[in-house]
Amino acid sequence: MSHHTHLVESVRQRGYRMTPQREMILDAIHKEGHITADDIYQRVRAKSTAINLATVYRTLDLLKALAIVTAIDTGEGCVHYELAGDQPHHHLVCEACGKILELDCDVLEPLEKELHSRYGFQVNLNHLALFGLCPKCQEPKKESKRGTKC
Amino acid sequence: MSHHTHLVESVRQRGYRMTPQREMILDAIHKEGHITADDIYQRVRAKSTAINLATVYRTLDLLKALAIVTAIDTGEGCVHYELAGDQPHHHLVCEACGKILELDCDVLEPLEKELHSRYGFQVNLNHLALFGLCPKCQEPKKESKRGTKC
DNA sequence: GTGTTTGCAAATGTTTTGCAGTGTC
DNA sequence: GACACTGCAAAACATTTGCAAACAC
Repeated sequence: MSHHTHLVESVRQRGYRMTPQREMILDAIHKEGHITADDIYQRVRAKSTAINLATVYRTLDLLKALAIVTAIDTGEGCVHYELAGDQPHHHLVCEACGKILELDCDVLEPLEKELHSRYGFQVNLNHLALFGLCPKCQEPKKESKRGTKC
Repeated sequence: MSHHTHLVESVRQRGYRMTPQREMILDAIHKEGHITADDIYQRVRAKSTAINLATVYRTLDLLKALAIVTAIDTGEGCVHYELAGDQPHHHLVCEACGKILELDCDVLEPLEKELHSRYGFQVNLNHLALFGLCPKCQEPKKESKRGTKC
């Protein structure tokens, strides 16, 4: 039994059809945490050939519109997706090793308030990505090369 | 007389050649503040046909490597560039109207320290982009449609 | 004159779209 | 059985690259 039954139901209850593709896509996102469109495609494809990259993108658009998943632009040239149901949190992306750490939203609360009181700006910090160096990569070392972007 | 003479000299002094293209590109960035590659291309093209988009990208790569310009990923699908000579600062990108506000780096200092003490993460906040709603757009209104991406 | 830089055109990688066929409800 | 959804192939974008011609030094 899958652990994302409520997500499947949520899609159906809002009048959209539940297809094997959509279910596999939801499953992949659920299992992976944060994942790119192409990673979803690869993962689903390993189980079934009945999947197409265009379908992945279209499904992600739908799930975004339904607020079931959230898009995270990590600045790598491809977008990561994750379930929006999780409490809002943020990402620390290591520029050297690509590792993604998560941090809790309370860390950013003071900033949120400051931006509003000082600039009147209502910042949307949900699922933010910040860049830098993780503890392991903080010794100076050679440039990280990027082969395939994602 | 151009106001970016020192930038031109900076390129030359480091052993790179100063071409009309490079000068026009520097001029465009200097005048515009933050600008995309294609905007640079359009702007320069208005004055002279002796410019090519590939040249713009190659020049931007060079200027980045020389730390003369900085890339800002605003999450729109295209990268913005600006002079790095300005003191490091950040951007508040309005998700509704696309307007970009600037904010000073001291606003983010407490966060920087917190991320390091709590997670050991050395965050790189230079020229960060944050998203949300500017004061004017904070009344609930219709979705902002995107025609061409940039 | 030499080697850097340019233009052109074609390739790249991610994402989007048109359309005919398929399958969920 | 209707209409939402899929696959396919092609388009759309931003960006990169190979190569021969051009020009800064």
